[in-house]
Formats: sequence, structure tokens, C-alpha cells
Amino acid sequence: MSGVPELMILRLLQEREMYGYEIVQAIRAQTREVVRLSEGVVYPVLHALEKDGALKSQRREVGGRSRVYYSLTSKGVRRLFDLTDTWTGLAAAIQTVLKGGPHVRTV
Amino acid sequence: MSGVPELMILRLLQEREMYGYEIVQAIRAQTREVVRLSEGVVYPVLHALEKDGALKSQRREVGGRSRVYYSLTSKGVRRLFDLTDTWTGLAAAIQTVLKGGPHVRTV
DNA sequence: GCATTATACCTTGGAATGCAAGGTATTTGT
DNA sequence: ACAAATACCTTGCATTCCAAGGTATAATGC
Repeated sequence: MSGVPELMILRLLQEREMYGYEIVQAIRAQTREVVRLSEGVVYPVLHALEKDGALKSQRREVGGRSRVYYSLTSKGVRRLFDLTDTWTGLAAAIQTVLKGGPHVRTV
Repeated sequence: MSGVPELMILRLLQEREMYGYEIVQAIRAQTREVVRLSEGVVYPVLHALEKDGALKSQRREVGGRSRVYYSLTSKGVRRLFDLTDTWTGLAAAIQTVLKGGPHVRTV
């Protein structure tokens, strides 16, 4: 329903290309440990997104390390926009219910 | 991960006791159709919450209709507070990542 | 030199979640 | 009489998420 991991991953990759392990750390740091996605979540999502044509990957050797860098395709950008809209709408709707009070009338 | 249906149901029941079918309609109305939980989602959640002691139910006949009214127990209230905190934290964290910009430093 | 930690990739299996689809029965509206 | 709305419910699938495990190299600590 939420697809939060996918959304966060796409958003990070919009800024710059990154590799899996780096994404895991970045999400922990940026959310101050509130969101702690394990590698068991991130890698499958990356593979699914690439298979779907939303990401492209490129293996690269950096300082003796073998890394797989991912970047957004145009399809990935579209997907990011869609998910962002969905999330924003959902968050707003939930906020409405949480605040409660007078019920919305269908005028 | 999100547990959004459970949160919304608990929140509605905090205001007043309601029955399943009514909850389905209320969530659609209050979110202006953004969230459209089916009965296949709501009823199982209600049953699980009652089994867990977060809700208590009472069957009642109203205008020839047989309805099962649910209300929060003290355990349900606690659960609502917990889920609300979790959700608020999660929404804020995600918002941070979506806005992006300068990365948080662990200073 | 050796052990531990950190980096970096990955998969498997299962739990939980969410939902479409179906099913029953009654009442109301046309 | 028929359709729609009300009101309850379950089954079975798909997806999602994650803990746990597995491999291999590099850096760090002792």
C-alpha cells in the first residue's frame, strides 16, 4: 500500500547515482534512524526497479571495491513523480482523519 | 509497515462507537475517496483488534438492521497513541528525504 | 600476524498486509 | 417484482517487507 522503500530509493537516486549499500546508510542517516531499511529490502527493490526499466545499473571498481551504481531512467523519473503524488495525497488524507473534528461533507 | 487501516479505524472509534459498514463509508467520505478501504480489509482488522483486546463489540438491532458496534478499550487507546506516534515520525522522516537538499549530519 | 569490523554484494523463507472476489441475508426504493 | 443499498462475513492470492543467512574483500585493532 505504501511503497515507502521504493519511493525513498527513487528520490535518493534522483539527486545522484548511488550503490545499494550506500543507499541503506543514507536512508538511516537522513531519517535519523527512524527508517532502517535492511539490505534484504533495498537490493530486491533495486533489482525489481531495474527489471522494470526504471533504473539502469553499472558495475564499477572504486578503491578496490566492486560496486553497482544505479541511476534513474526517464521511466524512473515518472515513477518517482507518481509515487510522490500518491504519498502526498495519502499523508494529507490520513492527517485529516487524525485531526478529526467536523466531518467532511460532500456538499 | 504502515498499518494505516488499523490507525484510521482506531482513530474513528475514539470519537464514537461505530459498526463495520459505517467505518468503510466514513473513511471514504472523510478522505474524499483518497482512501477506499474495502470491507475485506476492515472486517478482518476489527476482528483482529477485538481478539487482541483493543476493541470490544456489541451486537445491536437498529431499525430492523443487525449491527456490530465497536468501541475502544483502554488497550485500544494506548495502541492508538502508539500508532499515531509511529505514523507521525514516519511521515516526518519521509518528508525530510523527499525535500532532500543538504544531508543530515550526525554531529 | 591475526582477528574483528566494515564494506559490498546477494538470496531464501516466512510473516504480515491488503485486497478483490465471492457469499449470505435483510430492507428500502422504484 | 426487481434493483440497490445495508450489513455481515470468508477465502485465496499478491505484494511487501524483513530477518536471517551466505560470499568475498579491505581496513582496522591488538
